[in-house]
Amino acid sequence: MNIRDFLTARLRQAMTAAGVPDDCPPLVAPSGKPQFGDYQANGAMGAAKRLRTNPRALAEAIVTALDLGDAAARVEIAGPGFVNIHLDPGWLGARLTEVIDDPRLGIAPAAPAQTVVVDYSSPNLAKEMHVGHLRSTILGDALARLLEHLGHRVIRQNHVGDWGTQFGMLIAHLEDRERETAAETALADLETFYREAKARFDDEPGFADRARENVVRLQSGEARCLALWREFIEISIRHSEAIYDRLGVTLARGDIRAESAYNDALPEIVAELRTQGLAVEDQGAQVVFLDGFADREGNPQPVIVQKSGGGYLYATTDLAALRFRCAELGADRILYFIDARQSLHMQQVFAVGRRAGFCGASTRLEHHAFGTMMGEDGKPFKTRAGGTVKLAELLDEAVARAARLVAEKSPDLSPDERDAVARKVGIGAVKYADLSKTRTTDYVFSWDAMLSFEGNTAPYLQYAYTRIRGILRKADSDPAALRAPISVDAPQEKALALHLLRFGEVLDQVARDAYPHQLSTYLYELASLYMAFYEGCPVLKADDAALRASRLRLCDGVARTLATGLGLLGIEVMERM
RNA sequence: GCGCCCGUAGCUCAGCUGGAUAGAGCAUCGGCCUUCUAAGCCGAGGGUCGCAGGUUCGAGUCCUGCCGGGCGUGCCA
Repeated sequence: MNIRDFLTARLRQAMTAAGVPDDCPPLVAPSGKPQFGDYQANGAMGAAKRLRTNPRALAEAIVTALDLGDAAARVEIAGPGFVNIHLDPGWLGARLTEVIDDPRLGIAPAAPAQTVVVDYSSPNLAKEMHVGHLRSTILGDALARLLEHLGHRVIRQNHVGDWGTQFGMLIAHLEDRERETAAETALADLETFYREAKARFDDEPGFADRARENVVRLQSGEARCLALWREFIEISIRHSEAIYDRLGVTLARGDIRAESAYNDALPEIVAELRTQGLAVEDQGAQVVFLDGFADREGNPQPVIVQKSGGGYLYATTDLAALRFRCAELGADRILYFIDARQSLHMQQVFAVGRRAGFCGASTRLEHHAFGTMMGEDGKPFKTRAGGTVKLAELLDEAVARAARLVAEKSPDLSPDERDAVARKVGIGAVKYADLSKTRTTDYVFSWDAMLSFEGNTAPYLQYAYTRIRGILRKADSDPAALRAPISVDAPQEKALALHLLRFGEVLDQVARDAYPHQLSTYLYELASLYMAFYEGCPVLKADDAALRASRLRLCDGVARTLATGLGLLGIEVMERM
């Protein structure tokens, strides 16, 4: 149990004893400033208002009834009724010792464990992955790792776009190009290939017709067309797998459940919606009307599940996917990491899915939207030809810049080690730039922001880790084997202890709200506190053996928390840099 | 028109669900490497939290109305 929960429980008891109703929360929070104690409880003031009594007097009554055992050195009342709790250093050290002795750092497996489907990355296979795919991929991967770490059963779903009218065009172009060269060669640069195909589609007589015919052939399962399509898809998937591999994203081949996988289910979905009376024909299309949605003219806003020509839309595919995830995968919770522009679409899919019974009331459906990508000028990032930055190019640049820095700062490392460090630093910086920002804000793409290596960046956290590892290497004693009690007498030690003991609380928060930046903020603060400790508290040169052992264990705890936390964000650490 | 997101230091962003004197990084200026890695540390300057009301002991945070930006709003995904 974390400190906050412990204090909340005890405060709650004391408040009950003081006659405060159960629905008045104790409001326990870490107090930012030492003069206000380590934790503060702000519930007395709200409760006093409810009871129409004097807040300071009520705070007095609560504190009198409060039993914190040996946890608190002293409890003070300040201002209009703040209860400031100064924790006992010995108690704090003992709690920290328990956490550091635990291989899982005090993180108990979730009970009950849930089955959680995480939908993320989901690139369009018609094109190469660009920087716009970064957020979904990285955010989703962090949540998948985190939920798994907390003991949930996580099912990753990469809902790749491999179906639709544009593939008719691509297949026609591939068919022609294959007469000249192997598919691998023709598709070495997917972006160029797409542009060529699009140009022919727009300009070349007859080509657009061939493209449209291909779509029909594909949907009817014609062998030749299907073979070309499979060839294209396979090569495109290998492109994205190469990106995942470089990024250290945990998505595997088996996590792909493409749009085409739901193709056969689409007629059933529409039929089922019609049977239930949810889908009706309107202007030749099959649509579902929902309350609370209005179009431009203020008319009821329908969800179109089948076009007037008979074709299906992505709402239909998403409904099929929703049904599959609930019925077949047994999801208790489904997290979608998709651009905020699709918020309305997701709401509609969720609403139709609920009403149709594709998904039971006990399953939580969560669209974790993120901001749209903007250019450095603050205007929407242009997607015109040549306007996008390929993800592969960004990663190349990140690693190249990191390599130059490593060569300059750490010439003593072996070439192999330098390469490894450059890779971890470069990739880590790119991922951290994304994960350290609030998910919902618009995303400004900037080379400088992405490739910064100082301040609140991944390299700062990685550097803190290597500094600790350097000490632990020289200590020539395994900190885990030391059974020394941890003392938190120095202010830097105490600050570190308080922060380390909040780790589990932060993980729970991120698991609930899907805001990984809360974890990166926590880790940055931890690293900062460690840097201050490092400057002010000698470890190997500590005054006596007990203090040395205590600080070594503290170092070990910080190192493991940093490595675990960064690992959950998908960022690697290293022994030296 | 309606809906969603956003507006905090010159720039990029935090702000723990309403708490005490709004915090970091970058940039600028000034210090700190014969002592565990200077990708670091310490310090300084820099703010009408878009504007105006309201709710209350207390508002960057909640409510209303404006201003400004982004996105979405029936047959692409």
